[in-house]
Amino acid sequence: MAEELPHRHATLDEVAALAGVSRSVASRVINNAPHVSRAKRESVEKAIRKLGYVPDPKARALATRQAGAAALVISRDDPEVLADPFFGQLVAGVAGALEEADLHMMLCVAATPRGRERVERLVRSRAVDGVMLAASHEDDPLARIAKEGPLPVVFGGRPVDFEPRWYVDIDNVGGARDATEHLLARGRTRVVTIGGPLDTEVARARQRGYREAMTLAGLTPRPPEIGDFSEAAGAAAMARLLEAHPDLDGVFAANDNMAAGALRALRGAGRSVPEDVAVVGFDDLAVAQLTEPALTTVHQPIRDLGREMARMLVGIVAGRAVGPLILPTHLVERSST
Amino acid sequence: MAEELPHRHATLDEVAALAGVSRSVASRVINNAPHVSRAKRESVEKAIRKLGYVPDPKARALATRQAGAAALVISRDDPEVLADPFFGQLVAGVAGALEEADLHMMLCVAATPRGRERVERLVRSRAVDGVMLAASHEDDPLARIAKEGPLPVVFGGRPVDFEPRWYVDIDNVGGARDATEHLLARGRTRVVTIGGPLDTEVARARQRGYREAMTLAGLTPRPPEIGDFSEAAGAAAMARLLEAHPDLDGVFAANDNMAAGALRALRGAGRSVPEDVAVVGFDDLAVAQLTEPALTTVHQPIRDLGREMARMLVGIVAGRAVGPLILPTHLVERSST
DNA sequence: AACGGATCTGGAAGCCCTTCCATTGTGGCC
DNA sequence: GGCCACAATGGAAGGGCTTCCAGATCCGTT
Repeated sequence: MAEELPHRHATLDEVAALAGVSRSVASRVINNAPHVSRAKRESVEKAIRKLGYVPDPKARALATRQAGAAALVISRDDPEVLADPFFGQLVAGVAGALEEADLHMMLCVAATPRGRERVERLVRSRAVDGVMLAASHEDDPLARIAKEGPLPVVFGGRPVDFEPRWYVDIDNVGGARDATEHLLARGRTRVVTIGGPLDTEVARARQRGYREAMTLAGLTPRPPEIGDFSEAAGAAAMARLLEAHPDLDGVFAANDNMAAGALRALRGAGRSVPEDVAVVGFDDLAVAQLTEPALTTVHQPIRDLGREMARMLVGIVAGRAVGPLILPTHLVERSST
Repeated sequence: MAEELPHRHATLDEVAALAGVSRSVASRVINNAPHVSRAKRESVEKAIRKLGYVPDPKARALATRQAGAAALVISRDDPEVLADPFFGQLVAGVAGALEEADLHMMLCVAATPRGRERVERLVRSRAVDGVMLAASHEDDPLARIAKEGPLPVVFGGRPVDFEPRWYVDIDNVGGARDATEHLLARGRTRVVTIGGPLDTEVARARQRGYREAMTLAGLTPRPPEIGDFSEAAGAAAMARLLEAHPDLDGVFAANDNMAAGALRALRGAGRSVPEDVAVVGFDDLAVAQLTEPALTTVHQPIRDLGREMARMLVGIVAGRAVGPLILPTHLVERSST
């Protein structure tokens, strides 16, 4: 049977008193430190159990100068950002890895100026041992905390305007190359692309991958139509592409949402997928399985991304030398190609 | 131009020294407390700016016995739970409301025994001022912290086995009634339902709503086919229903995923939606807009749920008297009815 | 039996704040 | 001009923990 949850919080002093030792010894027992005789160790452990003692992390943090927590900062202007399943998976990965290291997770949504200000205060107040920064966009004021602050900051995905010391990224170039090559391998030769906003590194990298694959195959990459990663933008971009290149037979969309929009636009234009036009997306979110036909797409290990970000941060805090990490993607073939 | 982020963290003592006042006065300035002359107040404020001082929340928490943070605990065996967009929105709502109150959010995923143990430690260690408990299932060991612990706990959704002192819930009964009545208003009379696992209060409540509506209309509620809220389970349940009630003309599914499965099963069985069979779901997640045809469903204000949970917790911590809250739903008509 | 060494032990200082309280200073009022 | 009330001030005592250090204990050696 579990202990009662005592209403009053026991302190280390009480434990020490009950065990008949000094506070120092009790502290050592708790921290598994040496220089404690077997007898006293057991006596302290007994007292701990009896009192249901749990050390106060605030006091401990104060004394050790270690917060015992890490912040995951979602930096994006849109407060809805968390509804994106991407972040759910990211958070799940981070949570798992932080649990391994027994760190707590402070989740910060820096969507408003007020939110950003709070994050900055959090960081500067040393309430956390490190920061994971996700969805950081161009000119993100929070990127400052990585450049100037003393705290380790791990980026999820590379920012567009500088190369941080620590980051974990998805191999966007490689994934986009694979996607494009897959279309080419299917015999498509007039392959176009729908790109994301070029102020994001993700969009740029996927663009680059498309161009590389085309060039390598001796084909001329066509200029992308740009969308904002939404389904509607994908449909609109597809419509423009159909206009510009009526003979197209393959489309690489920079994400699944836009690919879904493209499928809709193609259907509207009377082109059948994959017979007339093959389509590949990127992300492998749930939507990819719900489109008609189901979407061939590049799977990115989002959970792993979160996990590795957290592990990297833990490594840095522990003083281990770690460097950037790029995670591989793989193509998931469904019915759209 | 913003201040430099100083590498060494200034302390209140340093601020006081620079301002030429005692620590007490400096502290009062920071906390906007009275009994500080205008001159000293300004002098302290200047020193704060100059040093880039940010109070250490750990020390403050220790002195005030207020953690300045609240925990959002997602209690579910499945570590994938966060990938569910439901939780993304919930978290977003919580984050927004906690920001208003200037509390930090500790996000805890209690998926493993280890995770649960950590949550319990967190709570007992007084590292947070209160807890929001979401997705708590039957016999959730964490529910103990609400019953025995001294900390305020706000439930998101009612647990099945007891009535907590504080909770915020969605009006599941009302929503399900509306959904069913909508089907009846559309002239359907042989309306069946796909229910969720009966060890969840959500599933029970939606079941109840269906029965109420049927009974009120003078019809006999039919026993539900049960699924585990997944798309596949929805399809399977739909198949069983078609077998048992070949003449059915309306389906209320207890969530959108199962409704999507039902649509698939109906299509497979050659029934057209909404002509032969009308279908209503529950949740209004993204999937509802992606199905073919788009799903009529009961919208639940998940973000509001999170927001109200956080506000309730803030209220309790502030000593305000607050009670349970039930949030209204509304029907979103699309093409499946 | 005396000694060097390693192993325990507890006192005390410190981490950075808040807050109580006694003290000083100020203005108003009779 | 003296007295009272009240605002302003800083000293000091916490809050709960870690950790340094000096002193006490114990062991095996010679």
